[in-house]
Amino acid sequence: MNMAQRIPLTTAMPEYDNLRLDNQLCFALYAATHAVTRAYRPGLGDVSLTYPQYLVMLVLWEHGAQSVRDLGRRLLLDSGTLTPLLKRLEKSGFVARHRCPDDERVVIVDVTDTGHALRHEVARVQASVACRSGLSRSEFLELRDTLRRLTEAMTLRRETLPETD
Amino acid sequence: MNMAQRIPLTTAMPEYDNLRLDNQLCFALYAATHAVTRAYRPGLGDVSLTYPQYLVMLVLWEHGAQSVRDLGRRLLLDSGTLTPLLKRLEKSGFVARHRCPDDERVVIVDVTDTGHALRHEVARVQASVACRSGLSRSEFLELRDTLRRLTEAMTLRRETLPETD
DNA sequence: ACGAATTTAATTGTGCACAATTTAATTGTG
DNA sequence: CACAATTAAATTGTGCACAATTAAATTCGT
Repeated sequence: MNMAQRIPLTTAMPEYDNLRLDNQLCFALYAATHAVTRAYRPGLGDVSLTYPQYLVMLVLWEHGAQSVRDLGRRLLLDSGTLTPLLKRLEKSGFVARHRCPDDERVVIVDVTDTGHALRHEVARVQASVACRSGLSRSEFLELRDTLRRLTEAMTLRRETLPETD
Repeated sequence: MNMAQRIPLTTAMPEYDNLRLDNQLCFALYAATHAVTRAYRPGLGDVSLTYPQYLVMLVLWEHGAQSVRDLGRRLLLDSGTLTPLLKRLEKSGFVARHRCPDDERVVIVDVTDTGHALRHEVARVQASVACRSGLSRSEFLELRDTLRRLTEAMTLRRETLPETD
C-alpha cells in the first residue's frame, strides 16, 4: 500500500530527502520531549506542578536558594519565562521570593517548608515515569551523553564565519 | 569513568540522586530540543516561518494536501494547536484551507504556489543547521532510533492497570 | 427515516518560550 | 560627586501546547 510516493518527479527522487519528517533529528527530539512531558503531566498534576515548574523545583532542591538569573542559567530560561512561573510557584506556596538586601536588583528564590515536603512525592512521580523509558542503564547514559554533545554543538556561537556579505 | 553512580542508597547521601537535574533524561531532551529550535529560529525567521510551522510545511510538502486531523496525527498535535497555526500560515500565504465537499466537517490544508516556492530556501536552512549537529552519520541514526523507541515507550497507554478504585 | 452516538474543527482558558522594551539598582569613569 | 554604562527583573506582545468545551456534519441502530 501507499506506493504512489516514490514516483520520480523529474530525474531522481531524493532531491528533498533531507526534508522528510522521518529524517529530521529535530522532530525525533521534539516528539520524544513531548512524549516525556506528557508522561509526567498526570503525576505532576497530582502534586500541583507543571513540568517546567518541576524542573525549577529540582534545581532549588539541589542547589538551594538562588537568584532568578542563576535559575535561568541552569535551566536555559530568561526572566520573561521565569518571573511569571515563579509567581505561580509562590502562589502555590512552594517557593518564596524576596529582594536581596545587598543588591536590590536581584530576587532570591527559596523553597518553603511546603516545597520541601513535596520532594518525597515528586521522587515517586519521577521514579514511576523514569522506569518506563524502556532504556537500559547503559543506553540511558549513552543517550544522555549524546544529547549533551548535541546541545553543546548547537549552542556554539557561530562567530567562526565572519560575515561573508 | 563515571563511577559515582553506584553508591548504595540505604544510608549514604544520594537519597535524592535521581532528582538531580543532570540525571534527568527529560532535561537533556528538553535542553537539546530547545537548542535545536533556537538554532533554526534565525534561518526560519528569514523565510517567515516559526519552528512548528516549519514542521507543518515539511509534512505538507512530503504528503500533499490533507486534513487537519492527518496533520495532527503525523505531528502529534491537536486542532487546538493546529487551527491557529494554520490560520497564520494561511495569512502568510503558504497554505490554503477549505472544507472538503464530501464531508463538510473536515478541513483540507494544501500548499500554495508561494508555499512550494519556499521549499528550496527551507532546504538551505535545514542543511545549514543540520551540518553543525557535530554527529556522525551513524551517531545520527542511532540517536534517532533511540529517540523513537523512547517516544514509543513513553506513549504506551497504561490500559494495563484497570482502575483500582 | 429518525434520533442518539460519533467525528472533525474551532473555541476558550491556562501556562510556557522568547524577543524587545522598560524600570530600577549598581558600577565605572572623569 | 555626577552621570553614562551595565546589570537584574519585570513587562509587553506573539506564538505554541494542551485540556475542556462547543458546534456542526456524519454515521449508526433500530
